Amino acid sequence: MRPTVHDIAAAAGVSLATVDRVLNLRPGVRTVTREKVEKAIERIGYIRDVAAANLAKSRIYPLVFILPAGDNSFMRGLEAEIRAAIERSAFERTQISIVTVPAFDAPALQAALEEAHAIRPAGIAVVAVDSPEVAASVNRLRDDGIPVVTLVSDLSGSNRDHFAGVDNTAAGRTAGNLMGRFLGERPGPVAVLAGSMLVRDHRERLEGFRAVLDAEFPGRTILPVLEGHDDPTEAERLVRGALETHPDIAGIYSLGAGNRGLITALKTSPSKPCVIAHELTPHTRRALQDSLIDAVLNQDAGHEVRSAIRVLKAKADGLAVIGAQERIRIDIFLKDNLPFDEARTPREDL
Amino acid sequence: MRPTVHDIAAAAGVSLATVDRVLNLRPGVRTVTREKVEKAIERIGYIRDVAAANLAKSRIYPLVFILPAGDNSFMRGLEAEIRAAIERSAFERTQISIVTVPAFDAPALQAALEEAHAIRPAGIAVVAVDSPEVAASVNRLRDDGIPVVTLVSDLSGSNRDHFAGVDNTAAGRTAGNLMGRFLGERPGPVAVLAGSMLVRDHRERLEGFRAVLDAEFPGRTILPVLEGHDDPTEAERLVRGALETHPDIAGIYSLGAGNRGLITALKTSPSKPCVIAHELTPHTRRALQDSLIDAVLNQDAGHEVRSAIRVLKAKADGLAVIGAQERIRIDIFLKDNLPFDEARTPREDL
DNA sequence: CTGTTAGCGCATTCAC
DNA sequence: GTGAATGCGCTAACAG
Repeated sequence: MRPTVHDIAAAAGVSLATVDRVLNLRPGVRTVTREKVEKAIERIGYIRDVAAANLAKSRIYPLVFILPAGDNSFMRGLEAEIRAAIERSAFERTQISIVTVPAFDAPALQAALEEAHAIRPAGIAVVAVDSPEVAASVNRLRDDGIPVVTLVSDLSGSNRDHFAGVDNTAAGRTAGNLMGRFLGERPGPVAVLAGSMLVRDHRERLEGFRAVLDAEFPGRTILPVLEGHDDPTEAERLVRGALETHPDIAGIYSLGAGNRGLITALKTSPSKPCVIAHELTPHTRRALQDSLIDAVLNQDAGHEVRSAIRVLKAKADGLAVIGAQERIRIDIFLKDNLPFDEARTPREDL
Repeated sequence: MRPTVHDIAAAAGVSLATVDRVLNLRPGVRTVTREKVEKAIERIGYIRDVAAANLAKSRIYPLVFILPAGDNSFMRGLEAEIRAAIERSAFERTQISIVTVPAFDAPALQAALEEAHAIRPAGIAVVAVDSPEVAASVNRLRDDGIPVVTLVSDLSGSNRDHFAGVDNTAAGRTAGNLMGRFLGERPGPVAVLAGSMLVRDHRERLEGFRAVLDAEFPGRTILPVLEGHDDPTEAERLVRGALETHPDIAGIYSLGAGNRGLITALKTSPSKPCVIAHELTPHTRRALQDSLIDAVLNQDAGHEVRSAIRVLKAKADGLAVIGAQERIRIDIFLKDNLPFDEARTPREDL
């Protein structure tokens, strides 16, 4: 049988209450007593039963998720995953609220963070806009003992506890490597469609992509970046324009959202460039199956949400997490390894 | 506040014990009473607190993992992940034992299953050899109420509760697609190195690979399969022989283990074929970095082990699992998206 | 500063 | 058939 608080109390010759005070770092214990208890804990190899502790505390974890509003398939998918987590909240002792703010809007995000701060939740997960003011708000939260996890896009110069997202530089490099190899000897430049250079994930992807193409596929030129603000209409216009101006475009790397517009433009294009895009949505999935897109790099939104929750709960309790379990992978999808569409097929496991 | 057993008892006008009998499907309750209680449960929307239940029961989950013995990097990595899970067993209320059996040996595996059966654990995870006798043993376990999860390689004709592994046909297709594209116009046949056609995962990978190459890259011939029994020495001999017999080999797909031998053979090869292999081990990682291997398809052993444990616990309790969380991905690694080597770098999160 | 006691939500004896 | 009482391991009043 695992040792319990009673065993510690007996071994140290004190009462349960004193043991509890030591375990939970509460004041009101003489240093000698404290040391006596700590020795006993060490000696008998006590491991706290977190479940029992949570039961006794009737602990629930109020969490706030802040993410961009708007018509962005990936972000709406992320929101759906958060709602799925809300469904499970009874089992996971969480109480999750969702806040949406205008995309790429640092002041709005900051306001949302301050508002969330006032609620004093057990933790906050936020899709960051990379700005100093946002970082300042996050640091204030941390100073106040509220754990913060950045989600999808990270925040420079902040003390956020954890980043639940992919290594976007590596993602860009991977896209570059695939693009270079898929194109082979095919001549022509490569176009890049981005959302905004205001978010760190987009900047990092571009950087990685550039680095690999320059180093390993010299002679392949990259056209000036098209900034489509994750808007399908704008993306379509930009891509259409690029394909007209440069009819010899060999490849397109779409590193942001707005892929619906990209796909529309591709459908009427006389040439068939090699296309690599990010995030598996209903649109990119379809385009992959139709061979309009050659590869999709994805981050698993469900994994990111579950990971953010696990990490926030652990940080709130000062517990460790399983490092490997919280690493978000860069999923590479070709049309041959698409996962089943869970929205359209019944689950087998429930 | 969430309703508890007390609330049910009050609402139904019975005692706690009766509520418990109904909840846990125990006999000794009149049908009328039972229905009265069930109505109350329904009405007040009761959700059982599993943590509290486990506390009251002092429940632990004895689990058995059965995997192949021998000098196979992937399997030893899998074993290391199981040992990591054993480290966490105090927190997860598990008690895990590891059993190793000779590889590709159905009778030995069957004996191990029978032995595990005698222990009557809460669940069994097994790397299956695909044979009817093994399936029979598994079915007997199931009939006896012991949940079984197949790990890495699945078992045909059995009632295993769940398969914790990748879709190997899709993995083979993915390898075929990548191989076809990476080779582009480069002439020459493709060699395939397998372990054994006795395990289902290898058969399925080959099938998928063949299907895509035949359908989408006609004109690319596949040489007769080399069967290396996951043994480095044998693999090296076979690959060396193939490269001598067919100096124009353009690509090699290694769909099993024994990659150490493959890599040794590649190092002294005058030609530089495009190589796609399975499983990220220290050897394949290094070869990827050295550009001896072009892509590695991987299954995350840590994820598989954690998933198997979650599923076995859930099945033992008759609970649901989060489908998406238990889907094991086909990870595609190029040298640009290699994860940090956790064995050699300090963890940031603990 | 330290100890006693009740209770978190549930399961399980043992009476009735 | 049914109910009252006790305890799982821990926390949190409230006394002393």
